Amino acid sequence: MDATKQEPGAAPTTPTESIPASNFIRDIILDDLRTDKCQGRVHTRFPPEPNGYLHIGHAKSIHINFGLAAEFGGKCNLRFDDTNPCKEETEYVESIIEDVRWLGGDWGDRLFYASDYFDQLYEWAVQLIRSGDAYVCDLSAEQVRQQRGTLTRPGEEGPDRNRSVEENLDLFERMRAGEFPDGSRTLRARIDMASPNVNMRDPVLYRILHAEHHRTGNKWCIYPMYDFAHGQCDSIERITHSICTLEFEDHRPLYDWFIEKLGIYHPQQIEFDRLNLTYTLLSKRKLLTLVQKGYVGGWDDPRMPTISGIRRRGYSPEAIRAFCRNMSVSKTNGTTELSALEYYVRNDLNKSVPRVMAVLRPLRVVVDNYPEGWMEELDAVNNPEDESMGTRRVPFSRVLYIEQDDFRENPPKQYYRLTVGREVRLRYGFFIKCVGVVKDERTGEIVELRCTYDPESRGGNSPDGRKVKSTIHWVSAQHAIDAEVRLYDKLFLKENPNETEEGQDFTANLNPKSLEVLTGAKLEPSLHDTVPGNRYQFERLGYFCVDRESSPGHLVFNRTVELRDTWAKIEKKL
RNA sequence: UGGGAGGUCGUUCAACGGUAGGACAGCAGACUCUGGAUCUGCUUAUCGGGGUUCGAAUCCCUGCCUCCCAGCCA
Repeated sequence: MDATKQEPGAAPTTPTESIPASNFIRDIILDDLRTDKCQGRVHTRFPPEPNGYLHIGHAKSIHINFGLAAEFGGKCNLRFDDTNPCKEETEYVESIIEDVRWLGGDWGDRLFYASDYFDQLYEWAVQLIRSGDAYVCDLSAEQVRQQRGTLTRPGEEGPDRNRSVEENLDLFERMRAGEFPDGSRTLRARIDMASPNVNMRDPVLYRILHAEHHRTGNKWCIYPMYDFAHGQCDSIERITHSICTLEFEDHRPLYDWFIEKLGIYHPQQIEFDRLNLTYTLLSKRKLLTLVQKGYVGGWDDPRMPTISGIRRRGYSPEAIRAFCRNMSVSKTNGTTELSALEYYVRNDLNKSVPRVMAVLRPLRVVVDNYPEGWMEELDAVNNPEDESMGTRRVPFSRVLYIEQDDFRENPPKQYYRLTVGREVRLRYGFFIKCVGVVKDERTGEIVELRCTYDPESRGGNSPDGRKVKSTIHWVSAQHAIDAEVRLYDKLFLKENPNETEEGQDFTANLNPKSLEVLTGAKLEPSLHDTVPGNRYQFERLGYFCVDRESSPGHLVFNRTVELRDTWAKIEKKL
C-alpha cells in the first residue's frame, strides 16, 4: 500500500515547514560551525536496532538527525545497529526503511549496518588485547554479575584479568573459531572494577553466540556488544554529532575510552530526552507484547503508536514533522500530552484534505413535500480553507440520511440541531423542518423522521433572510454508498499506562472501547472510487482515511482524529 | 547511602546577568452554511533557603524532588 497516494481530486499536502525551532543541540552545532570544530561538516545518523517497528518516539530522533543535517547542508546516515542476531529480523529492517523514508528522511546512498563493520571491530578488539586493555574472561554470566558489585559497592577483579596477551589472543581467536559454547567466555575491557560508573567495570566487548545473523549468516559466532560497536561505528562513518537519548549519558565515558585507546576519530555525543506521550506506551518490548498477545491487530494497527500504525490511522508525515519541530528537544524528562499531537494532525489535515459528507449512524428522513422520483445536484465546497480544491456536486432526493445524534426528541436547552418543529439547514442543501417522528411500535425506537423542506432555500440560504440555528450533514439515501467505519479511541485508559495495581501489568489499563466498528455508514457518492491511503474530513465529524483493507465493493475508513467538538464539552457539563 | 542527568504556567519549549514569552490544554467572547476553521481576551510558572550583584530563572553555596545506570539487550 502506498499511503501517500491521493486520488486526482485530492490536493497534495503542502507543508509549511518554516523556521526551525531553536534547541540546545542546534545551538551546539551552530557553535561548532562557528569555531570550525568539524571543518564545517555536519554529519549525523539515525541508528535503529531492527528488532521492532519504529514508533512516534523514533520520529523525534529521525526529525532531529535528518532535520539538522538538512538544515546545515550536511548528511545523515541510516545505520542499523544489528549486533544482536537473536532479536533482529529483516522484516524489521524493511519496515524501518519504509517508515524513515515516509517521514522524509533522506540518507542518499548511505544505508549502513553495524554488521558491515564486524571485521574492523574484531581487529580493534585484537588491538585492545595487544595493548593489554582487553582480556578473555571465563566467568559465567552469573559470576560476572556477582563480581561486578553494586551501585554502592565496588566490583572485584576476576581471576582471568591478568592473563598474558598471548593467551588472550589465542583464546579470543578460538572463541571466534567456534571452539567454545555460548556463554562460556567473553572478551572484556580492562578498565576499572571499582569505578563509580558501573559501565566502566570491565564491560563485556564480545560474547559467544552461535546464532545466524540476518546479514552475515553464519560467518560469526561471536558478536560485539552494542557498547563496543556503536561509538566506533559512528567513528568509522565520521559522524560529527552522535545524537542519542539520555540513558546513554553514562556510557559516554566508555565510548570515549574506546576511541582514545584505539586512537580513532572522535564523534561528539549529545544526549536528549526521549519522547513520552500520555495514554501511550513507547517501549518496543511492550508494543511487541501487544502484538504477540493479540491485544491489537499487528504492528500497524491504527491504535498503535508505531509509525506504520499512525500512518494507517491517517496521520500525515507533515503533521508528525510539525509536531516534532514544535515540541522541540531538551534534556528534561517529561511527558507530552497526547492532545498536542492531535492538534498538529488537525492543523495539517484541515488545510490539506477535502471535505465530504458521511453519515456514521444513519437516521432515515423523508422530505414529505419533495416530489417522489426527483433528484437534483447541489454544489458543495471541497475545502473552505483552500479555494483551489474546487467544488463537487452532491445529489439530493426525497429520502435522506442524517446523523442519529443530530435529532433529539427531548433536547437539552443548548441543543440547536433538529427537533420536532425546528428548522435546520442541510449543508449545501435546503432548510428542512421536522414535522413528525415515526417509531418502531415494539421498541419505541425512532426509525424515521418526517420533514418538509423549503424549495426557496436551495443551496443553503432562504431569500427572506431567515436564520436557522444549525447546519447538519446528510446524504441522499438512494445515492449513498455503504461503508465500514472504524472509530478509534485511546488504547489505554490511564495517562500513564504503566501505573497499575499490585500484581497487574500495563495490559490491565487497556481501553476495552479503543475500537468501535460501524458497518452501516452512508457516504456521499463522490467517494465511490476512493483508494486506500486517501484522507478526508467527514464534515462535522473528524478526519478519516481509507484503510488498506478497503476495496471497491467494501469501503473501509479509519477515523484519524475527531474534530474539536464544542458541543461535546457543553453536553458533558449538562 | 555510588555515579550521571534534570527541576520555568496543567503540559511542553523559550528567555544565555536587564520587562519571565510562545505553543498545547483550559476559560470567556466575536464570527461562521461544519457547535469545524478563524479571531480576540483571560487565568496560571522560575523547587526551597541563603548569598554575589544596581539588577538573578540565569552566577555561587546549601537543602529538597525527579529520572537513568548493577544484560553475555540496545
